[in-house]
Amino acid sequence: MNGGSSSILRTLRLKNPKLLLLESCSKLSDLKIIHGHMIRTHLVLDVFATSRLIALCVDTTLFKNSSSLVYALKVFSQVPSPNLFMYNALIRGCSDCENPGRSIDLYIDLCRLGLVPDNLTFTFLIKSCTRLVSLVSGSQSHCQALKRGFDGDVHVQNSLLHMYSSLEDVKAASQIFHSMKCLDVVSWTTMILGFCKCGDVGSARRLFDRMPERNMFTWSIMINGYTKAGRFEEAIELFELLQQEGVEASETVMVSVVSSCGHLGVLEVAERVYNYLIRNSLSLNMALGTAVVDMYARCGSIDKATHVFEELKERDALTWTALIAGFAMHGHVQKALHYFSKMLNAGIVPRDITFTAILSACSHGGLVGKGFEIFDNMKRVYGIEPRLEHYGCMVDLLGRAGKLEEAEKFVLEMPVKPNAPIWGALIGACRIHRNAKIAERVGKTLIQLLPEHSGYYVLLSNIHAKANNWEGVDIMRGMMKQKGVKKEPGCSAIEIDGKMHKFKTGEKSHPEIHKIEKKWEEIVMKIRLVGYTGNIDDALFDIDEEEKESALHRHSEKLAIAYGIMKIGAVAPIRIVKNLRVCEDCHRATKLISKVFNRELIVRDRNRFHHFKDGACSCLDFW
DNA sequence: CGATGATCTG
Repeated sequence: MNGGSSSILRTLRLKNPKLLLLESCSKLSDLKIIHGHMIRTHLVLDVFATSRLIALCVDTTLFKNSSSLVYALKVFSQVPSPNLFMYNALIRGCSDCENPGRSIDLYIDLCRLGLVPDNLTFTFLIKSCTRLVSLVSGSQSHCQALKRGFDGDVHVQNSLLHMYSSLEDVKAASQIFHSMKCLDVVSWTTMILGFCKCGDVGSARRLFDRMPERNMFTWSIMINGYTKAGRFEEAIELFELLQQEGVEASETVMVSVVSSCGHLGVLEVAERVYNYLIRNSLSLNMALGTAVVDMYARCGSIDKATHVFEELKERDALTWTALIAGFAMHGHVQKALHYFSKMLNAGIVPRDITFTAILSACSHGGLVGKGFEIFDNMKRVYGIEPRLEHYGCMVDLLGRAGKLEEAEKFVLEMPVKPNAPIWGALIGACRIHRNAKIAERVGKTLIQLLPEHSGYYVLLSNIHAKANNWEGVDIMRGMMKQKGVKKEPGCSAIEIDGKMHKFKTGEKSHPEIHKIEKKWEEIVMKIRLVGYTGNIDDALFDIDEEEKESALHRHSEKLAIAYGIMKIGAVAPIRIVKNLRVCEDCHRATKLISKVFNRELIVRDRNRFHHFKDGACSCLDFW
């Protein structure tokens, strides 16, 4: 009887078109038809046939929602004496569902029935523990595997590697890794992933270089590790190595590469990477398409971002958000609003970051009423509870519009405890509108929150100085000395022939530094003729910005601009990316440079893009 | 009899 069951199934498969579905059904109703047929023909009593049905139900490549798993459990509950294959299938199915704890119950169940688990049981069980984020169940499963003699199985060991490193015990993972007799690609890759997860990209890379063979997963995980760690240049370098080795990149790995280009703001590299995608006919799926839109926007090419967006076949909320955030960054407020309503009309449900994007657009455009309307809808219509970022946007919105008292009130009354960036937004607004009174209050709060940040001591000290409060100045200076505070160093980058040139404030180590300084002197002479004073008297409110101008301490941005004028042909725009906000003096100087040298300069700072042209800036002097 | 472990946008 048992021997004949597969032939029954095979015969039925051929004779009955419904059973053909067994291999190709994708709806729960298909499964039910098959199940019904099996009941009528008593095929359900055939353990082999029912096993196949259950295995089919838990196949996540066919069924994405959990209802088919529930159905599998139902079928299973009616089987008088289930076998190990069924248990394995269900344990695997549960490891992918929202309640992976069920796998453990099933495991206990099968042991109680006297069934003997095999290596596959443990791979699925351990995966469930990983998903459960339970080191206790994980260790227990590990013990069970040991007791049953499967601790030498590569699959089981690899599952354990993944489990321990996912549950933040890389040491345990590493111990297993080093004790393993047989390491395959998955072992190496999983260990690399483990190191990446805990931020030890260096160790990850050492393994990567040592391993005997790599596949696409390995490349993808290593490159993504660099991206996640904010080491974008290394991510791109590794992508270049991948090409040299003749490996064909996957869509997944390209998401990391593309996003690294975006973070660095390197347009030439971005173009090369985009061409690579086209040349290798990689499909712009949702993840990759979104990453490309984001990349072009961050590289200063909002038109390309829009173009790519329009050509995409599928878009989700994050795709729309990437474009809207791009418009916000570039100060294209109306476009941001236009695409926001287009998105809503298309029936796409916005996510929390969508609101961060659209609210920041409103703030760049000074649209207070519109911003508040959207902020209210966010809660009322979409049920999204505002997070600190959203409150930050609102403070920005009020602040930039000059409503400083309201902004301060808003901060004091918000239901969540304001953090440093919120107060920072408020003090930034005080800077724009020269409000020393509120700035003093906020500055004190900020010093308490961020005692190691020197900017606020300087600010308060400057305010005291202006008010002739010399005692206050002394106190601030004393506190600064005592805490030994440092500012985040300013750093600007310029891309020339696809290569990044980085300048730090007061940079001296660049091989052409003398030429660059000379060039800057020449630039200053020319812009002085049209009114540049290099005046730092009103630097009272400089907070995030770099140290004051002096013979040695040049702002990184000015060095980068000088270098750009030396190296980049007269028609091409000069593109600069910097880590801090543009300071007022640099902003003024850059506007004049754009006029005197008749050049376009595109500067991306911490918050947004500044397009300088004909003596004016796209931010309209509010940033 | 059958199947297996590792990735992914802000």
